[in-house]
Amino acid sequence: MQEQYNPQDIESKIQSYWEENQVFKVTEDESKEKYYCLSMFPYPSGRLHMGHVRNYTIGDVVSRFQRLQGKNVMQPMGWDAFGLPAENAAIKNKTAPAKWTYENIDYMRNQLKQLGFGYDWDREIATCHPEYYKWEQWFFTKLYEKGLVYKKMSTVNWDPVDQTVLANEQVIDGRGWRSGAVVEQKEIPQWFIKITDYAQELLDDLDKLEDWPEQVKTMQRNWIGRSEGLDIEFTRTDNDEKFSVYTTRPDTFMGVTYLAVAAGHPIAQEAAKNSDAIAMFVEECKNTKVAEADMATMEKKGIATGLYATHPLTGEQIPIWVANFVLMHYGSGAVMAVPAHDQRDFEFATAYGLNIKQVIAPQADCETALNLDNEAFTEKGLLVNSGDFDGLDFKAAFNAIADKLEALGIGERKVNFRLRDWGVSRQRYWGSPIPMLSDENGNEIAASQEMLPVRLPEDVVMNGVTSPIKADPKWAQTTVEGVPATHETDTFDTFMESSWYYARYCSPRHDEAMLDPKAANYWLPVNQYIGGIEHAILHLLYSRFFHKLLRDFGLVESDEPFDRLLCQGMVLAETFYRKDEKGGDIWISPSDVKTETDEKGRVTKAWHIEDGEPVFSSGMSKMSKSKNNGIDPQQVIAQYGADTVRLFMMFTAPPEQTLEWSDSGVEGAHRFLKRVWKYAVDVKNAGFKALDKSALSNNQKVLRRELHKAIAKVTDDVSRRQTFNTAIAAIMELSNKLIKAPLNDEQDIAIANEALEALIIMLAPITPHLSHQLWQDLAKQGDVIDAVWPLVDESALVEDEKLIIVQVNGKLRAKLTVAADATKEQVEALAYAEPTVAKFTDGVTIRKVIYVPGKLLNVVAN
RNA sequence: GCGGGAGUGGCGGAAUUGGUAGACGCGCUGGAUUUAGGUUCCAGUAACUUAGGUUGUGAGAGUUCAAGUCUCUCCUUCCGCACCA
Repeated sequence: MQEQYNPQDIESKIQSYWEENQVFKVTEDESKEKYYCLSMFPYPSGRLHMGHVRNYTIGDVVSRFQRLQGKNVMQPMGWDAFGLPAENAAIKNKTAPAKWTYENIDYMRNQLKQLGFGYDWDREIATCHPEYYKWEQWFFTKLYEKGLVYKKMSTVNWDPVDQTVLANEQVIDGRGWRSGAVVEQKEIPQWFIKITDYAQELLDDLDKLEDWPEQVKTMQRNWIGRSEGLDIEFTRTDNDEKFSVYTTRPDTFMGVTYLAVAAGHPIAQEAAKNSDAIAMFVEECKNTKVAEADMATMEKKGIATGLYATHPLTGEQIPIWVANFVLMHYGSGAVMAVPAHDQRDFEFATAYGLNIKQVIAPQADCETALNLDNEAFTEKGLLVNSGDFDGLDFKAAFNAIADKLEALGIGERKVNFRLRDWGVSRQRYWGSPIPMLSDENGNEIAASQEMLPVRLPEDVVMNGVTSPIKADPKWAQTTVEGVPATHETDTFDTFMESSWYYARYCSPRHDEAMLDPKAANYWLPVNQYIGGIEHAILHLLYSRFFHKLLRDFGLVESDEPFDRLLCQGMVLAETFYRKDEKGGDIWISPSDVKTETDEKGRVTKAWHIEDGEPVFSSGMSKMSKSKNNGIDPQQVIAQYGADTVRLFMMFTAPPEQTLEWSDSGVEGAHRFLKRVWKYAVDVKNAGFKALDKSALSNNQKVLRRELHKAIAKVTDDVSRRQTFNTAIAAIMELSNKLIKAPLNDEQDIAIANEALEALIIMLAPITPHLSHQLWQDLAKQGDVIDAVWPLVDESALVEDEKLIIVQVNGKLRAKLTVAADATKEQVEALAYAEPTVAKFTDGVTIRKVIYVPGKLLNVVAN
């Protein structure tokens, strides 16, 4: 056994051992409880970053822990290989996206192995492989046959110079990132999947997901955005044409003072033809951003169409306006405006001098007219100025007005969802081709199974403007049953691939179907899914949707894909900067900065290592290229070993919170492992002695109680609470005590042996290399990876004495050690005998005494 | 704008069911070992203090014998918002 802990000597050797013995290969085994642990697969960007390391360390710790519980654990890994960065890199490096992607995969796979993650590499998948996307294409054609896929016009960012569609990311300050041209909004035909058909079920089933963070479920609920309201039909005064508006506040119906339509609404389009001013406004709206955050904060603008509609109940003439805050894709693209009771309508009405009519009064005061000078009254209340409906509350008014309008045939109760159908078309190259064609007459044809996969050519040249499959006219040309046809040249949104990869891992090489049902139903649902919070809505919602689709096609049996979800926090690091001559920031890597601190540890000075010139701190922020504060995992592994990195990551913060990188924190983690190693050497040198529970001294009993309390805490922290940081703290606390304990007599040594074994196993999920090596050096049976998790010896936990906290008026005055079976009276008597207590209780009246058995005594006196 | 988190020593964080605030780690201070640096080990480390205590978990109020924890108001800050993945 090595005297010193030296990770460089052991880690790669142990990794080879795992690989040679196929330690992580799993198959379906009905005799064992299965456990499927999945970490979100990475985009192969080139190198692992600390965010990956954190994500995958958590997954590996969970997997190894579950295996120590005796379960059949599957932990797969793969690559979310399609996407825009590959195209950008290809242009920059004059290579093909495929080549760049495959090289990155090879490099990053090797990095993952160096971190000791226990993946079943036989299950590896890359979404850019035709064997993978073939099944996604197949599934899409099945959805098409079932009527769940359709084509419609939809808006994209259009670069008029490069003649190309841009991702939001490629639009910088309203201009194309490459050409600098002002970006326009353009309507082009695109494919959609009807996720809205599943909106209600996606909403309802959130309640089944007990082990998902509440935060994620709330975000999904809001995203789906179910609302109950009323579709109301208005009739234009000029030509008797009808159009409808949707409202969730029919109770305010009598307060409508104008109607507002989106720029894309037929009425706006029509009005634009007759007026240059309206046409200009509609054009302007076309070029404003459609992101929700921008919509909400931009100035409310509009223009009157000069058209009117009749209010169905009052008969009033209501003006129709075009407004930039009305969304074409929500509801019917038109709203009824009630400026007295909606803040947005209010701001608009104030800006354009439109009427504001109060129809709701607060319950507490229905007499006094509201002050509506500065803001709308948006709360629900009682109706006023509403004729027959006066005095009704929200619910009664909703129903009365809905009934009335339904009876008139101009209203319909309607449930609306904010959720929109999923647009899956992307006008980019590096993605799965959409398996659709059209014949010479423009008729849609879904690719037949024989035509699949519709392959994406991999050996291409990127010019940065047009997708190679769009640039090459020959690529799209084909025949279907002897008739000429053209392939769709758009590719799928990459969320398509990531929406079902978790299921494909169950049978990754199956070539007869999308999934092998036997394997899929053995492994699914995923027991534990781990990934970043940034996926809280889209990826996780699309995956849930796909799972329900797979279920309805009979491919899986469960309703939901992921039983338990953990969203890990970001990894932050210190940032430093300097100003250049123009006043711009130059970000300086924290590894190039030295700091000096005062006697409290506060940073007083920071300077650049090379030139000694001062730099300024900008606090902690997410590791990123732009802030130049990324720490390369590779370098830290080389210096300290993978186990230290893993331990640091798991110890420094709870998994859901942000984690602040700290070099000295890493050293602390390393120091701890060195101490554990030394302790193992000492115990081994002391030899082995059998434990005799009846022969333990008081101190030995206490130490053994600490051991079993720690086992109980670590088990609970890792499995139920998933607070790995406190589990490690408990392990550290225990080892501090063990290291200080004597190794004099037989029972000292026996307890040390028992404790060391437990310590090694409890550390095994976190620091698998160290645990593997120590297990071997101590000549234990088998490999530590298949050891049995230590059991709590309940008899060791029994305490003869309890510590009682004594308070007077809620303030701590004494701590008493009493017999475990002491009565309230005995504890009280002992407490009054304490001088520190007596000082506050003598000579005053004791009003009340609260006793929490075995814990606390609070004397209330004055 | 809307929605959701989070605010505790010099720092990361702990306190699981309302019951000892600050576990564990970093940093810092002092000491030992060492030719020195580093390493390792030991002790100390919330603030104030008349050394009895007092105060203290973003601010303010409330409930309670008891509040970091529950309720209300406010402040700060981070994240998400449909073509980045």
